[in-house]
Amino acid sequence: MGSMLFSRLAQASAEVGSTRSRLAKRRALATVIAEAATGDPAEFGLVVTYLSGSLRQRRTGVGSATLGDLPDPATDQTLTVAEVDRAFAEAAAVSGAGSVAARAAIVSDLFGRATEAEHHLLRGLVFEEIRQGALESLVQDGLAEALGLPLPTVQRAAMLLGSTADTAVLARSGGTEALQAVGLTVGRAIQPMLAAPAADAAAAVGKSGLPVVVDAKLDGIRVQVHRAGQRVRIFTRSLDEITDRLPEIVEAVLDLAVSEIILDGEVVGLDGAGRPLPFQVISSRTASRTDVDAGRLRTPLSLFAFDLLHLDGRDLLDEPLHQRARTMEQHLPAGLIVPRRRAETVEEVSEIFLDAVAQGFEGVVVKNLDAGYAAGRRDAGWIKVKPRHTFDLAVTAAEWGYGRRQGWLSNLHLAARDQTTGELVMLGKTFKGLTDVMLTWQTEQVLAREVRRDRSTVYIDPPLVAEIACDGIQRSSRYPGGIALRFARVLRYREDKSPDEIDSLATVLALNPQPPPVD
DNA sequence: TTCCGACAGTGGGGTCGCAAT
DNA sequence: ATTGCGACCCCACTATCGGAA
Repeated sequence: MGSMLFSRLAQASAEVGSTRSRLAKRRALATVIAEAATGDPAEFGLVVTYLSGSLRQRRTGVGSATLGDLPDPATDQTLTVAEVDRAFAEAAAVSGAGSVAARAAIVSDLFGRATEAEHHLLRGLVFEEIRQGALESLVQDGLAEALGLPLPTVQRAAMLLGSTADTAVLARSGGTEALQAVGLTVGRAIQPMLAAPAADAAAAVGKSGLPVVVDAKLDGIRVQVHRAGQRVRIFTRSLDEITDRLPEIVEAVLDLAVSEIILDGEVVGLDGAGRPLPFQVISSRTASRTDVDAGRLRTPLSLFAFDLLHLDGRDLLDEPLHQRARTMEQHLPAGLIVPRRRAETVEEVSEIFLDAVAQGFEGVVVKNLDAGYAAGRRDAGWIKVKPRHTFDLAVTAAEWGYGRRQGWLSNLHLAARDQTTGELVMLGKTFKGLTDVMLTWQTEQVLAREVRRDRSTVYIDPPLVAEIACDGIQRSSRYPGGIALRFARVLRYREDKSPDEIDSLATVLALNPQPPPVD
């Protein structure tokens, strides 16, 4: 059982990236996974992790600065997969004074032993940007093919284990039977179900079908809460554990008259009047690992559950939502459940949406009552609908894109006009909403208006005018106006409008929403 | 000694192109 | 025609280290 050379992975990754055919990608992935399956068992999980575009370590302390000054690539292929993992494990382990230099030495040694192709993959793994056109989902396809397993079995096991690599290791040792035996375990996070977007209530219902429940969409942090006896664990959307940062949620769940439970929900903070706090405040709390007690006093957070996955020995994953919802209502106080209404028609959904927005909620999530919990997939079972705000803004500069946008000016600088001074005030950037045709057009237009440039950016005068959509505004220390657009995207260019006709800073500021009361 | 900038790593996210179905 | 996936990058925030004040 030999070690797998890291160069084999680099070659496989390049092969996967060289074709657009998903079937060919799957084939290439399956081939290398099958090879790895005959090798060192300890390396097998690593191979799958790396093919999925990630390192095993969640934090390594290695980033762009650490990769700034690297030795020339090696010519010999000697590096093994296990050695790469060892290097990043060492880098992750160092801390305290001198750690920057120590990490740099480890990284320098690693890259000094890697060939040019391996450099490419190593960088990709560090930045989680391997750009081979395949990530975890395609790797699951490849894994199923390599080991002759049914794909749905692989997908479900990966969802329940919260890990494709763990699934691979289990599949290798125990085959289909072992994967089928994987169940929900209280205390082990599963991939959360995600919502697909829709433009409005009608579009949402078109995807979800009827009848539905319509949940208020709370603008906080998604959590999965597990309780086994007196032990509670809280996980984020990416399955990071944040239990220690949310003692008040732990207590609330311990107060429930149950012994085992898994809840899915959103954590938000409420002000004195019961209105949700701004996302930035909630985010600050959940990101803080120090001074949790002080933070808790200043900004107490609350759980609003919207799904029940397990209760006292009973898995509810595959039961329809109406069943999960009813069971949840029976065991949770109303104050712990997300604001939710049932709807039978599109008109009702539309009404609830407008209502939610009027109350200041972020929007709604429309959920098919018969759907199971489709974890780890962006399933049509849940559809989110949010209001869209639009402004006509100035495009004052554009940054060169990379990857498939190489050669195009892609990321746009956006500005509104200060109504008192007449100056343009930058409010953020966006690269979203651009078709290839628009990218081509804007690259020509920006270059034709160029007044200066630096390494990444071309600045223009006069500015272009574009209609921009966003979800709202947020406080910003980065931009001179003190605000930044949230989730900005381009709808279209306004060749019919001159830069004098763009929206004012005051107009954008008027968006500032009143948070809704929650009960 | 304290302060502050740079870096790394979290959280939140929308829309496009394309292959496969 | 529809669907799923990956790519494209944004914003704010906290924690940490190392050098400046």
